[in-house]
Amino acid sequence: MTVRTRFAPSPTGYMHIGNLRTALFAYLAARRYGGKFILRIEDTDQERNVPESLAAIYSGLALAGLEYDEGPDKDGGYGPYTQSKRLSIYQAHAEQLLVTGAAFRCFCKKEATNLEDSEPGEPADADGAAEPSRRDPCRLLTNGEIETKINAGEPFVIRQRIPDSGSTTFEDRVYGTITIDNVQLDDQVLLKSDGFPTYNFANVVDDHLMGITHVMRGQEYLSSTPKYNLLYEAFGWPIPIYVHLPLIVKLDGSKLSKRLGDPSFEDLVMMGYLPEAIVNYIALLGWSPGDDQELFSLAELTQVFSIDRINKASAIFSLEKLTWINGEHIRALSIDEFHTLAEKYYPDELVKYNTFKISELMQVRTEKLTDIPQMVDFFTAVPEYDVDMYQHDKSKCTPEISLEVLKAVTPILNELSDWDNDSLYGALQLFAKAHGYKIGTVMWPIRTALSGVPATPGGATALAEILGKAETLARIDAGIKKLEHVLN
RNA sequence: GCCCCCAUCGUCUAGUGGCCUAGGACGUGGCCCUCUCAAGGCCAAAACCGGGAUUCGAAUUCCCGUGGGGGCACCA
Repeated sequence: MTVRTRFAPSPTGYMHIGNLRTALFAYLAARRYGGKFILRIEDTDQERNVPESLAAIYSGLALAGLEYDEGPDKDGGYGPYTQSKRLSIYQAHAEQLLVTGAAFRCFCKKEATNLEDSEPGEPADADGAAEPSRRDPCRLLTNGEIETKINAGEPFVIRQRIPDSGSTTFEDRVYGTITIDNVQLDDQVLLKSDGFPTYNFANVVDDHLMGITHVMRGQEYLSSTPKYNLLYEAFGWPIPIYVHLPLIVKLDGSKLSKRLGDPSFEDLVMMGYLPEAIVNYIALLGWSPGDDQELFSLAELTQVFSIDRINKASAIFSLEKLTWINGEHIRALSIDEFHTLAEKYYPDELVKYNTFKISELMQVRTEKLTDIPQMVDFFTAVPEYDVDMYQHDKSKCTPEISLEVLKAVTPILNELSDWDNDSLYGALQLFAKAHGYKIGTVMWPIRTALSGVPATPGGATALAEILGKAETLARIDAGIKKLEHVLN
């Protein structure tokens, strides 16, 4: 059996983290077991469709590196891969269920309760919300009555006829055996009055027709899966392997929501996270390799991923750990790769310096690409700072000593012929020894004068090399003036 | 309300009856390294939700609680 998995997003918005994780796991399962990964667009809700989000799906998958084998723009013989283009297929299948009695026409108006139910406010009336559809009066309509209504042009939906008694059991690869009493299931709508199928119907028809072997989706579908099983049975189709995935939630247990400010995949990329780091991180949300490895490339994941190692409990999304993984991925980059990425975050004025050398200093210190601008800010201009910054106990440094050092060091630097890190360090080390200073006592004032900030990528000599002789001496001179002004 | 699912350090997790005085990672604290800051190295604090049962022996099995999440749409 060739494994076939699918990612079936609806184009209703951005690519949120939970969706991406589902896509990732479906992709990994297909790759790991030598199968096919299919993209299917579930655009059966005409009201909620957001045209731009289709582009977001494509770009999101591309950014994450999740290449699909079949999809709307990549025919694999099971198309079309967009549900709105498969309407006649759903209609024909619904007809078939009508004939066998597994479904029936319902002429009821849309429930008035819908209006209240969808309100985010107070749950005014909790009782009876799900009643109308379950004990649907239209189940009892005679053929004659149905015909009359059809002829009268009354709109109708097609509903699934759920058995009144008994229970439905299914097997999930993650959650095990699950049984639900049929009375808990409602006569769900299969085909809407606008002729479009509901997700509940389309996913079953398409998953079967597209040969999906492993149905991978969020855990929120667990309780409606029995209804899908009943559908498969009504058609006489084999039941696919179900793989329900645990949810990704926030620290307070609620689910991730764009409206509440939780970042989408694209947002995270804009926040300075590498797509491969995000992928690495979410792979670890609800799955673990079984050993201590935590850093993975997508290619490595396709080698070690296993459905058997998927967890049941929902996982909390933590930016802290993602940030660490991001830092690790950044450090794993070649210096050229990092430089290419970092350059985009350097302010324009930085080009007067050797930005490649700056990148060399930055790589090990960058956790998020967006941190870069403020970290290199001082190169273009020393910010206003207080002379207290020259006070540094660990370096045995005070403003007074700093003034002394800066003055003494100026001629040495001035006469230095080779302006590079090693020469600078050598000369200053010599100076420190000659005057009985700790090396830090010499370096701290210089670093401070050159940057005006308490922490810099690289030390005094590294900064001096990049700044160049003229600028270095100018900044030291400015430091001297500042100190003299305050101390005298 | 009814139904389903889940439950190990703050967080992600390892753990499938004895290897557990519960392992790793992030984060936190300390130390080392060190021309600042990082990175790196070392160390530390930190968890089996509660109660029963099964067993010679339970984090691991079962039951009951409790807590959390999900579902109950002509949304997916």
